[in-house]
Parts: sequence; C-alpha cells; structure tokens
Amino acid sequence: MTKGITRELIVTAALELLDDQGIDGLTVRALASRLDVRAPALYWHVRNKQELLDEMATEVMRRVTAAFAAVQPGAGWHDDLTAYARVLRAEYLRHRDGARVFSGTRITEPDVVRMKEPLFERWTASGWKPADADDAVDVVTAFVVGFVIEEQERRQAAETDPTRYSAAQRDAWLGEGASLVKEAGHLQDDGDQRFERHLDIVLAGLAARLGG
Amino acid sequence: MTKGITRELIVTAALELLDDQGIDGLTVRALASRLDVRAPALYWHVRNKQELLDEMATEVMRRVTAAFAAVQPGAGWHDDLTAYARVLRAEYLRHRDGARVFSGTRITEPDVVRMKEPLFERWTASGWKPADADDAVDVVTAFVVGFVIEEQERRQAAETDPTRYSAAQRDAWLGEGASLVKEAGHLQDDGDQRFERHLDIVLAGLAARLGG
DNA sequence: ACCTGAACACCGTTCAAGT
DNA sequence: ACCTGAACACCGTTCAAGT
Repeated sequence: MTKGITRELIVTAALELLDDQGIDGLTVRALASRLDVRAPALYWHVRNKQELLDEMATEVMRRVTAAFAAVQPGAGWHDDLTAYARVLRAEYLRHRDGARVFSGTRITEPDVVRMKEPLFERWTASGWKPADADDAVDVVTAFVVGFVIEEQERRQAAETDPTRYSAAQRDAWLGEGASLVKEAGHLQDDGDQRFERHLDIVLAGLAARLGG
Repeated sequence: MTKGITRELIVTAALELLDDQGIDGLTVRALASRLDVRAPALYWHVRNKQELLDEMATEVMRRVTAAFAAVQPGAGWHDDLTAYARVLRAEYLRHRDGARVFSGTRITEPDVVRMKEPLFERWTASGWKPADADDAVDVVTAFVVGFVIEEQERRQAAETDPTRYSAAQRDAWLGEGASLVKEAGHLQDDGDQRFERHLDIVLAGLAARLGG
C-alpha cells in the first residue's frame, strides 16, 4: 500500500525538487532518486518529461482554483478578479520560476477551465457579455504572468548578485544622464504594494472599457 | 577578415537557430556547426550558455529600442506606450517562444534602459511623476509579456495539435455545462484585433489612475 | 589570439529482462 | 503491473595542445 509511486506522488515530488534545485536541477534522475526508484521507472507513469511539466502546471492551476474557491465570493467582477489575481500570483510565487515555468502551458484538466463558469454567470448577470468576461480574465492573467515573471527574475538576480539591484550600483551602471530613469529606480518599491498598485490600474481599465 | 567568429555573429546565428529548431534545438554544438567551428570555440567568445541567452535577450531588446526609435514621436504618453507595446510584441513574435525566452532576462546593455529617459522627460513635462512613468512602462510591459506568452503557446499548440483549439473539440473536452465558457470560446478572436482591444483596456486604466 | 580533439560528468529515453 | 540494468545518442563545459 505505502509502496510504489503514482502520478500524483511524482508531480508533488517534482514541484518540491523544482523549488529546491531550480529548473536546471529538475532532472528525471534526480526526481527518481527523490522517489527512491531508478529513472526509467518514471516512464511507466508519465510519457515523457514534457508531460510531467504539463502535469505540474495543471497541478499548480488546480491549487489556484482551490485557493480561489476558498475565497469569499465578492460583490462583483472587481472583487472576483482582485481575488483571482492575488491567488494566481501567490501560487506562482510559491515555486521557483513559477510564472515562467507554469504560464502558458496547456491545461490538461477540464475542471480548471470549467471553474470560470460560475464567475461568468455572475458577471453576465450584471451586464457583461461572455466575450467581455473572457477578455477580462485574460487581461488580468496576462498582467499577473508578466508581473510575476519580472518579480521573480528580480528577486533571483538580487540573490545571486546583490549589488545588481542596489541603487548606487545601478546608477553607476547607467552612466551619465538619465536622471529621471535613476530617480524612478530609486523610488521603485517591490512586492505586494507594487502589485496592488499595478493591479488597480488594470482593473480601472476594465471598469472604463467594459463598465462596472 | 571574413574569417573567424565574433560575439555578434554568434548571437545572430543563435537567434536564427532558435527560430529554426526551437529552444531545445538551441545547443552549443548545433550553434557551432552553423558557424563552421567546433563547440569549444564558442567558449572563447562567451563565458557559457547562460551568457549567450542574456546576449540574445539584450539583442532583441536593442531591436525593440531601434524599432521604437524609428516610430514617429507621439502626441503624449498614450501614443508612446501604444507604439512601445506594439513594437515589443512584434519583436517577441519574431522569434520562436520569444516572449517566454526573452522576458525577464537581465538587460546587459545600459543603453536599452537609458532609452526610457526621453520618454520620461516628455511624460513628466505633461504632469506625470517619474514614479508614474515607471509604473506605466512596467504595467504595459507586464501585459505584453503575458499576452504574447499565451499567444505563442496557443499558436504553437495549434500547429502540433490542430484539433486542440477547434471549437467543437474544445466543447467536447469541456464536457456538459459550462455554456458561457464555451460561448466565450467560440467568440474568441486571435491576433492583432485581440491585442489592440486588450491593450486599450490597459491604457484606459493608466488614463483613469494616472490622468491623461 | 583564436580554435580543435579528446575527455568528463551528465542528460532524456528505450528496452529487454526481472518480479 | 511495475520496476531495474544496461545502453544509446546527446548535452554543457574544460583543457591541453595546436596555429
């Protein structure tokens, strides 16, 4: 009962391995070793490494769905999309290079796509067309993906090369002039505040164009 | 004179190889073969493969800068950011997996960052603070990155598996119910129209929050 | 200064063979 | 049904040696 590996165990272990070792350390052999089997054993459960990556992405999206479902239903599309954006970012941030690795990968689970239905129902009831609802979700998703890719890259670069993102170092690197760019760089904040501010801009655009 | 390889020749050939063979085909040996040398020769010009990828990303961003500089200066931030978004998307689309491969990679060229200065000068002259200008560029960049990642993934999936994105196939895959999700899927357009519509939403948000 | 040949440690994947 | 041992073709990278 407790022995033998399953698809789910493999995917879970793969996500842990990604977080521990990074994308380059996510090798079939290392994953097998973590599961106490030899590499070829994995091929009984998974067609190839690409399928494993797809499964990992689907699992992450399942967690997004679950985390989102656990949130109180909001008063309208604005609340709903705010919660969705925060949950999506949080799940991406949970994994090393999460946004880059898991964005745009095909969802192998219909339920993850079907979760949009209750949202669409509520939003269309309050005046949006289905096409509007679709645009709204996709614009917010695109923004979150792009934001977190940049965010994780910056965070990672700060670890490997701490001087890189120090204000003084950046100014020197930029050379003479570019005073406004430097000033903006000094003011630039990181993390949640910045995310909320940028998300607010995107949602304001949805309100302006689709009504709300 | 005509013999011997240079950093620039390597980067150019690497971009071509990426487009021809995809990211998995972009190997040091294949690249060397394309340049008529053996693999170790590249290590005289480039520290390692990661540095090559950084150089490729920088080159793409240089082309974004150049293409953007060739555009007529707009009447204000709205025109400027529209042109920037279109140019960024166009350069990403030019390369296989361009958005995924080149987004979030560190820019090794100060000039590419310094190009923001004239924009910031004009925008602050019309009322934005430097921090606003920075937010605006970053929100638009995040949106474009996320949009094109999804766009290229969809395009690629459509090539390998044409049934995947057909309406009927998708409906069957989704199963019973989810009628609004299906309806939205049927209406969903691709490409430029969709990009312009979504970009318009983001810019409307900037206008609403930062003034315009 | 610039490039090659040979080698190293390591990949993803296949497959006959084991239980 | 599920896993292993051995093997294959291929990686990125190093380095002594060539010119």
